[in-house]
Amino acid sequence: MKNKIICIVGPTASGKTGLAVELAKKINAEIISADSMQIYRGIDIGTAKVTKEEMQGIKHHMIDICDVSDKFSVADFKRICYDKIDDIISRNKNVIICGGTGLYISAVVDDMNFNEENVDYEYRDYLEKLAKEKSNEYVYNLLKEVDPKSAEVIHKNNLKRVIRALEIIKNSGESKSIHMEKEQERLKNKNLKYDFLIYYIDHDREKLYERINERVDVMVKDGLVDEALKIYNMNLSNDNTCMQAIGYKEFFPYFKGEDTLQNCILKLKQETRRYAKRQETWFKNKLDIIYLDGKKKKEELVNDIIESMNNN
RNA sequence: GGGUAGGUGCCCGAGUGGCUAAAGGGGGCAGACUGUAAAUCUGUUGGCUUACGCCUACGAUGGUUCGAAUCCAUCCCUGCCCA
Repeated sequence: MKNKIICIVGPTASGKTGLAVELAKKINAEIISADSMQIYRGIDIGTAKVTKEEMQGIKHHMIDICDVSDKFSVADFKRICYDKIDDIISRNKNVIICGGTGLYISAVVDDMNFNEENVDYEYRDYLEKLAKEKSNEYVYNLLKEVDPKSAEVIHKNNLKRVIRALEIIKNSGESKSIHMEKEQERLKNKNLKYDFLIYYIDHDREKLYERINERVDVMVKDGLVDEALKIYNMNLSNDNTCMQAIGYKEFFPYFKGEDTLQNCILKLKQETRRYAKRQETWFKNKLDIIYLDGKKKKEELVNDIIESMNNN
């Protein structure tokens, strides 16, 4: 019988962290974070990273494993994550994967196939410059020539994806569309090492937005602005991952004297709400999830999960 | 009190007689997603209807006109300037 691995997912501020810890205590588990930003050291408040106290002695993995200037990607995540899972299981403990980064969850749960030859940051830079000099459409047309099938599915304005598709075909000789077809095929008869049970914490939209707004206020009280200022003063270039994190760049206009703190906080709340919506779309449409009623207390949800684990 | 610029859809804002349910932007809503994913991108956005279409809408009222957000009159409101 395969080991069951619990995944706790949901939009930001839905209560994943607390629930995971509560469950871990009950089922003797360790937690693997599936969060693209909590990977980085130095961005804590804004990423709502678990604190020592919140961990309550439960071992957490995949947190603070990179410097803010390090490059990290889904492929890295998936690889390390599987190592961690194997390790934890070998020690006869349960695994809980907890996080809000949809792609990371999918990578693990679908055992996505990444292959090293596929990346070429130089070529990426080159194409980016090309797009700037000529136009997005120009680069898109390059893709149309070498991989028309992918071009059909990728919007011409989505430069990142257009470039990625070009990168794949240049470095592996195989088009992205073919790669994806193979993946689809593989997914159909996938035989995974583990059984993943994905629990989604569901809240009414209105309620969730309320929680988000409140949490941002708490973050600010806890010193978010100082943390953001630290990042601001590092003068990192925009292609550093933490520059994308919600909760930092939103304060830059304030630091530059271009906007009030009040407005920046409003903006931060808004960006967080939008992000939550995107997460919701991913989880509901891409994953086979089991709904958890966000209105219930943690303790009740823990029981719900344990009960459903035994039925699955 | 006098002068002047204006009042447009959830918000900002373009529009000076028919091609206007009204450019553009913001916001909202929905969606896509296999190597920076808290990123990136797309669609949609007055109401009713399956649709043809109908209704409501450019401060208010009345008028000119085959036809008005656009022209005229009066009124109300806002900004600025002079007293």
